[in-house]
Amino acid sequence: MFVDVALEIGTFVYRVKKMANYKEKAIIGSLVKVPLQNREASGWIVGTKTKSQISNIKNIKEITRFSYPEPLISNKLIELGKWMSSYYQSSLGMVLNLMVPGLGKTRVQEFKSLGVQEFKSLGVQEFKTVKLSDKRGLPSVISNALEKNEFKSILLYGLTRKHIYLHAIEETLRQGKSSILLVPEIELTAPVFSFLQKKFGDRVALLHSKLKKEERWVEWLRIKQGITSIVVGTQSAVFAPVQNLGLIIIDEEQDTSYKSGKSPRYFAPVVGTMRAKTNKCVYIAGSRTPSIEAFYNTEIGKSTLVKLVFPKKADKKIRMVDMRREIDPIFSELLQKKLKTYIEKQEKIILFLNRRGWASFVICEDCGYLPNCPNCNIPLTYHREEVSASGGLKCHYCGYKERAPGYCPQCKGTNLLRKGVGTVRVERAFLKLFPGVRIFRLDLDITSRKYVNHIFKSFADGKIQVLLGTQFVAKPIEFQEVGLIGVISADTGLNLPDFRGAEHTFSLLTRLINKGKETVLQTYNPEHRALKYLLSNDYQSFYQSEKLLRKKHLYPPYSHLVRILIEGTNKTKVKEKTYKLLVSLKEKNLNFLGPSPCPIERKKGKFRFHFLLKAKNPSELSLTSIVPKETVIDVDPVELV
DNA sequence: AGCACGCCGACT
DNA sequence: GTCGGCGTGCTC
Repeated sequence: MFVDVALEIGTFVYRVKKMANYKEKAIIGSLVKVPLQNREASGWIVGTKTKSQISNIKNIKEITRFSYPEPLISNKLIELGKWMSSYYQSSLGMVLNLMVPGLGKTRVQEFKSLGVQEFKSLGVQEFKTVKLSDKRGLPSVISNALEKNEFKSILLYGLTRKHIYLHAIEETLRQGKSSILLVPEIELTAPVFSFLQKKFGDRVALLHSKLKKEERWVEWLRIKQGITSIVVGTQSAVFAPVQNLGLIIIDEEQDTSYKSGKSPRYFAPVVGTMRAKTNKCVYIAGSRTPSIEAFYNTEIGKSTLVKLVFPKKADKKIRMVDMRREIDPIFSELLQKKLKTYIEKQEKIILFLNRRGWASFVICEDCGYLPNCPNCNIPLTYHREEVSASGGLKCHYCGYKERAPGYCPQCKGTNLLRKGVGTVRVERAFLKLFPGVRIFRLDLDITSRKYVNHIFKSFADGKIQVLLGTQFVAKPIEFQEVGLIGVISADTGLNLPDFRGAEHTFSLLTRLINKGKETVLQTYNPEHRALKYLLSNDYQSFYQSEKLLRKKHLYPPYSHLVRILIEGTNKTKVKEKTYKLLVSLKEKNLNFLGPSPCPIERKKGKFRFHFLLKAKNPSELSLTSIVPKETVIDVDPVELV
């Protein structure tokens, strides 16, 4: 008998002996060891072959052994894997390795096989009988969808989504099917898990990468054997091997942590949608600030919008401060006043600085003018050493360059600012104004995850009154009783060379504002649509304005971007490679931007160049054949640095 | 991922 | 002449 075996480097044919334990066809999805040249490799049986389908029968080697006594991956997941392999331009073997935990790329260890009996001996309880409530909690679109065996994509847009998820999971369970619920952060899995456990007991499983190897494997097997039918997890739980899948929910659908940082660089909401399609089941994405792509899909009928009623929060005050009229570049008069009040009231304060260290940009302190690339509509990045003595401005998408202006082209002023403010400077300035107040600085570079949780706890307990930080403070984690939110600068996110800068800023600040009673928002760009609509709490208008720009410049959702990254220690070699690639991309007649040095031109001692392709359908690109080895191909990139 | 093959520059 | 660095291609 002959089978296709998907390895990391490609899919090959092997011979398999008739085995007592394996019936024909029942071996698909099995993990096997095979000889490959002079070594041993691990792979997945993904199909069977007849003699007539094989041309070089005498060269075919035999499978060494089966690593696990039964198939680990279902046909449906293999089907999904095949789609991912072509969409993300990655080998099927690599894709399938994602689906089973504990498959490092170096060595695949032997797996402990556990049956239902063993689980019982581990103390796993029999199911409790779950008392189900009626369907009244569910919008009819969702309850109708759950009753049919059809694919349906729903965008749940609004703030209070938790009880809808609960009811949808309940309804799915009532029909004897399984659910998967994804949250963006590992920290969020625990509260969601215990919330569901209260209702569904041992039917709930938890799946994320911080579980101990053994725990994760046991949990995975419990799911696979149908012992649990509700899975809560992060990113990779989208592949949870549930039986009879009925519902996939992805909360905070726009969150970038759903994008995998290593190959295959999949985005869980895209994969989740595809999985729901192959399983003919319901997909629900939830968000207060959906990604532009997700909302667009509701407009073109690819998915159905379910809008939740927004609770009226009359006590949420947001004040925007125009920093062009302020004397102090860090603390405006209003923010100083508010800080004083809240410090005296002994209430908690969050100071937020949307800074990410890498990009230098130029902004006019007088009028807020910010140079933009004429081709790509992203802010230009400042480079001291390039173009002219006063430095140059560069676009990191297409490579466009211009001389850095000596004065502002808009207002003729000379106060061109070349960098944002850092957290250290803010901390110092704060302590000068309010000596002795317990402030803690939390930025990306100094923090491990455990440490962050510790700090959050001190903040919750009141040991720290002021939390100053970057992205961290805006995480979708709930803080209790925060009084004042001070946004030192709302601009930096808008000034990044990233076409999604406005979208991310809108989403992040929306979340941040919701954490406190009152917000002071400082900016040099008070007219920017992301801030204007933030103030009016109007996602949909923001969406409409963003959509127009995306259309004009053919960005997603009007195209798919594919990023090709070339890096190496030798600058000239990297340039040579880049040039070669440029030639072959031109030959192929592809629509691309670049080459351009990446916004982070050197990382870990490596020189980096990139291209951006705009494509209708990434699956049709087959880039692996024209791109040299070691090159990173990132389909639907999120980070473009 | 490894390994062979083949091309080119540097050196006994 | 030969040695070796490394770009390219292949693995059933």
